[in-house]
Amino acid sequence: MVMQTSARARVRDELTREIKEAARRQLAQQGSAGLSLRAVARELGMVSSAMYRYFPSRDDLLAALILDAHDAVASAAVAAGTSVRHRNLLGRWLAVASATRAWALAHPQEYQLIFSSRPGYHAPAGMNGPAGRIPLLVIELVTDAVEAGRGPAADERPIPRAVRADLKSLRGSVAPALSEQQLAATVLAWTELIASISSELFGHLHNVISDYPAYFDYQMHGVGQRLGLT
Amino acid sequence: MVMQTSARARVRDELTREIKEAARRQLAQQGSAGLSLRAVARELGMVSSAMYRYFPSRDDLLAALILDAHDAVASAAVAAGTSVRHRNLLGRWLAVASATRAWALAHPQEYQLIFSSRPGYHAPAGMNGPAGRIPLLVIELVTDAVEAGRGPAADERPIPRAVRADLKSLRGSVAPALSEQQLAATVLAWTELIASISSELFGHLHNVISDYPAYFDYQMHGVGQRLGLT
DNA sequence: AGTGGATTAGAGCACCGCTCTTCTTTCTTG
DNA sequence: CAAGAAAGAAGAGCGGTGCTCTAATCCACT
Repeated sequence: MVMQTSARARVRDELTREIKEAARRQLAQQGSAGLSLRAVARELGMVSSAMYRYFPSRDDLLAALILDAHDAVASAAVAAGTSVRHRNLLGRWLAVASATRAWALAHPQEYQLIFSSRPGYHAPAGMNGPAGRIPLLVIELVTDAVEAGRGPAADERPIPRAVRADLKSLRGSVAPALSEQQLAATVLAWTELIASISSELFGHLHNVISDYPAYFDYQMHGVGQRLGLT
Repeated sequence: MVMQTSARARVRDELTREIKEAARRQLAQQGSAGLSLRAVARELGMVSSAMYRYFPSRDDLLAALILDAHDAVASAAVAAGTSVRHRNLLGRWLAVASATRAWALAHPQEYQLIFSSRPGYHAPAGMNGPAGRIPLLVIELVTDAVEAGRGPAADERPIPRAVRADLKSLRGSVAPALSEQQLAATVLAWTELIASISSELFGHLHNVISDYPAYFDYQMHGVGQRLGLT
């Protein structure tokens, strides 16, 4: 009971890792519909029924991959953000945005799983947890901007009461230094980041935009400017 | 050869319609992964191999459903837009946006198929064709605004050359009355509409926003304002 | 009336997720 | 240290899938 790292446990963890790795490979090649427990088992030289000792069902495997993907994209974004001089707010934002886009282009199937999975309960949403790391990063960025005397341009448009209540509660838990207006702008920026990547990846702008990197950069500059990061 | 509506052809069309209808029902209930030719055949009292006279593969059936879905959501948006007094630009925009959202909430699986389908070649993208009807509608709206002396606020930010070239080509084919800046704002508005709906449907704002209708209305008002439709 | 093309039936192939039962390995405990 | 318990691996099997092939049937036109 005390020995957490028994030989058994270690080889189990290793095998779990290998299964996920092989599954991720299949996912990348054939899409989520083509991910097959049997094929993964075959690739690993084991029999399909043995898989169920590690993941109780195919959906659980997929859920684990989704969790890992959330973590991977967030880590990429965080790393990019910290690689830029802390005072360079716009640079940090652009780095985070570009890293997120680059990860999405490198892992399109996982991106799709993360950002367009239907009701499937296995959604680790909310600001806490892996899915919230990037939005939290953006909030941090805007907070830095506000503390440096910049921040989102004041929006004279009043926020509806219901929305204001939601933002207030969010502010209390995660962004005490921001006003509701500023928080609204921040949430919108996060949405615009995902939207820009998704519209490229899912072809919404096919035959409209051909130079996607330029378009993305243009849009993200605009978002950063509206956030007052300049 | 001359008789286009032979009895054979009529019953064939009717059956094709019934197949799509049953498939759409299954799609709505079980998601695109759960759509099964055999189940559709069972529901229609035919044998599975007979399906292949109507759709050469499951993917082709899905592609047909996608096409129909594009048409359905666009028709809903157009209908909503024309139900508002023509001069009421903001009202028309809000009607189009709300109708699109309402359709998405009523047909989440089809929405997901349309707006987050991965590379699957069966993407009828581009401004012409069913996928372009809503963006075209928005362009029309902004054109009306410009002709009424309103339109998107001037953006002093210069557009990168590559993006400008893309927009110029788009303008030539579809929006001769708009400047590149105005067209860029229009494309962005279209992206924001889809993003708002997607973020709700896919749970990106779970535990952040609780009153989605209010939030959507707030955001779309903002977009309409930036488009100069007020 | 009969012939030819479109349609349907049915069997079959390879694959899938998942379960159950049997066998083997490893860990724990007396 | 040995024996029992727990965990894992193997294999067969169930019902389901997409898709193909062959044989039977229907229907329209000459």
